[in-house]
Amino acid sequence: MTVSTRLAKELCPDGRRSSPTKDHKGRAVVDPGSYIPYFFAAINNALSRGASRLYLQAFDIGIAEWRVISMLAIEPRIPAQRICEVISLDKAATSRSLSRLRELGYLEFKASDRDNRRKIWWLNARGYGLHDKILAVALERERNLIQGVEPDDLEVFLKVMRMMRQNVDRLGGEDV
Amino acid sequence: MTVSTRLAKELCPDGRRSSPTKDHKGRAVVDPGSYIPYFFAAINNALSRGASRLYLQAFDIGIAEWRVISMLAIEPRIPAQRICEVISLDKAATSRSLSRLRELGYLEFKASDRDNRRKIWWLNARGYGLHDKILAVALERERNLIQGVEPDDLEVFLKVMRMMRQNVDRLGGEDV
DNA sequence: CAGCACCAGTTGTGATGTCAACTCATTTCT
DNA sequence: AGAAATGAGTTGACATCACAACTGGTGCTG
Repeated sequence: MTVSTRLAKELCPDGRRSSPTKDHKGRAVVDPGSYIPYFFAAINNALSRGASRLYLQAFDIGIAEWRVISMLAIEPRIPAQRICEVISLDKAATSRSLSRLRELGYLEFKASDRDNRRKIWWLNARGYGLHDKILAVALERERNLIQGVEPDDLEVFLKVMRMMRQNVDRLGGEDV
Repeated sequence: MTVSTRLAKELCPDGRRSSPTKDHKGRAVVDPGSYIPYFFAAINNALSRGASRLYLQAFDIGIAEWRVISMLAIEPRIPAQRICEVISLDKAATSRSLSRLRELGYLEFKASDRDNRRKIWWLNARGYGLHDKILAVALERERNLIQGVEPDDLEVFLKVMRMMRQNVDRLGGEDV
């Protein structure tokens, strides 16, 4: 049993789930076994820590670069803005990743016809080669992550994740 | 409709869910509307971005400090190690957070009886005051996050999150 | 009891993610 | 057309997060 689930049972022996719970003196405290932001932090940090180490070591690129590559494989010939939009990557990070990937010889670009500020980017053959190698590793890592999860539960999980993403997108940075 | 769900429908018009999908030429690519690590990154980054800004501005402490405070409210009189264990905070971050919170006058500590390397920490009255103020904001933020999610779906979601956390803990940094 | 492995916590360094200020191009308004 | 507002992308600065080397204390073992 993990530390967090053990703690959750100590604090919520009746099995009731709610992230605010009570300590032994009746003060409201968070329950780390149910408080959603802590779960996100724990899982996401573990995922990106492992991915970062692996991709840097094996392919000499970081996570942001991988995400840009994966996006350019999905939609070739797009401007930086489109990348930011879809994979929630900051435009500063996108800009630096594109520069670095171009230096490393994985990308081609041309200036947009209609707008000289824009560039249109795509993967060259080397870029697709790298994409395919990393994709195999990334999918294996995803399979490890969902190991032991029922397919039906995973569907529900994804539905909730989509709703949460809508919520954070909607609320923007202001209030969430 | 969000960008990601729109894209997911473009790529998976039959509604089938799987994070590897195919582009128009048959190449395997990730589906950003189903690829779980991207969801984690998008949601977690939005959450911690907002929390960081809010807590720094309103209370002059960072996210790590808040997590340490919340843990000390759950279990008073614990050493740093216990904090790391439960809330998945690096021991370096824990050390710095404890120092900072002590400087700001929210904590008390004493050396452990049995082991001079350890200190035992707890919140003083000021610390509990801060805890209660932040907790109210944090729970409100969590309510915003889960807005629109069915309670049953949320149970399933948490079950899957616990399983995923076990998976990343089990696989450690090596392979995940 | 001396040496050695181990452990708790501290500090330095680098990767990631974000914001804000800036440049330069485009569009809008009058 | 000229001025102002908007937009795309670049760059610098800072907060966060993690690893690893290090310090100093503990405890095991010969």
